[in-house]
Amino acid sequence: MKDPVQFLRHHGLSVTAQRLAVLRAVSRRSHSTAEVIAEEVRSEINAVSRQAVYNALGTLAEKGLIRRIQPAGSPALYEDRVNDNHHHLICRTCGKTVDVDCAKGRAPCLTAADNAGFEIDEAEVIYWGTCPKCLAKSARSRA
Amino acid sequence: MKDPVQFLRHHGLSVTAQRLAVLRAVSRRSHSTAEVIAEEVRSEINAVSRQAVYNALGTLAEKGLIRRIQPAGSPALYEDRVNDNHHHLICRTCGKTVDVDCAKGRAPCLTAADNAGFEIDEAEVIYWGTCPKCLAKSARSRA
DNA sequence: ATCCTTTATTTGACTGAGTCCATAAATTGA
DNA sequence: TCAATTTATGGACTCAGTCAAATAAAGGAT
Repeated sequence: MKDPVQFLRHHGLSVTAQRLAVLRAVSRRSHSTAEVIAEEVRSEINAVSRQAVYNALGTLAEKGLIRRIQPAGSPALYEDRVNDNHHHLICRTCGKTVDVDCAKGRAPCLTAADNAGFEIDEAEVIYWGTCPKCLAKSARSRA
Repeated sequence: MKDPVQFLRHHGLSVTAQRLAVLRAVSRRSHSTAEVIAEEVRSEINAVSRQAVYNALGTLAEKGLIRRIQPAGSPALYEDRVNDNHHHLICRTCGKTVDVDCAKGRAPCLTAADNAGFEIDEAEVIYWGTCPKCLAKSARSRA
């Protein structure tokens, strides 16, 4: 099921140039916004509408081929690493986003101390901090 | 330092009717949006501008008197429970948000498997799921 | 290969949440 | 009490994303 064409068919979705290009764009530039992906797609196929990009990102995320993350204060980001319970580390200064594996292995992340009767299906973890580059920069400016 | 007036003074902030009312509104209705808080404030003091509400929420959050959370697909929410490393459980269906204590006690939440050279200052955890009410509703409609 | 139905894409208007900026008002501290 | 500073107001504006109607492309049956 790694072939995107198969994947789309398998989910009853038509195979379109836009969807395939969006998929490739997400793989090429992980953690980028719809806007960036749209540009990337345009450099590959001649043109896409913004709406088509949003549609593609939306349905692909829904079907589980890509993942959408929506960090505070940033437009949504998309990545193709999926189904592996990993988390993100985001720089407060420059927004740089990197993957981190789940600290606790499999999926005990899903465990909350008290679930308040909720049925929990995902634990989203975002680590906020400062990336090495921005750390260096601020050290320099403080000197 | 529990008196908000003292708190504001202590941080070199002027004590204004708007700020105090915003503070009270956040305490009264935890996990509400700027919009809801603005209405709440208006019911107390006669009028506030949207901007004043955003300003107050912003500076109060910055000084650590309130906390801002920004869940995916929702406007920012504010709460007055602060400095206790708790997390949130959000219903995907109705958006209901409840507090959960950190599963691991103190603050080991701050530990990522690999920090990639970042200096981490916060681990934000959001548990996504379905609240009891929405679970019941969907069980009924499936019957 | 062609036609027909379904599914996607385009275009352009529109919304919600939040910010910017210049002016007016309130707060502070001398 | 008065100037200096800090906030608040009002209104325009931006950004990210959605809606909806019309058009075009895919997929299936013939």
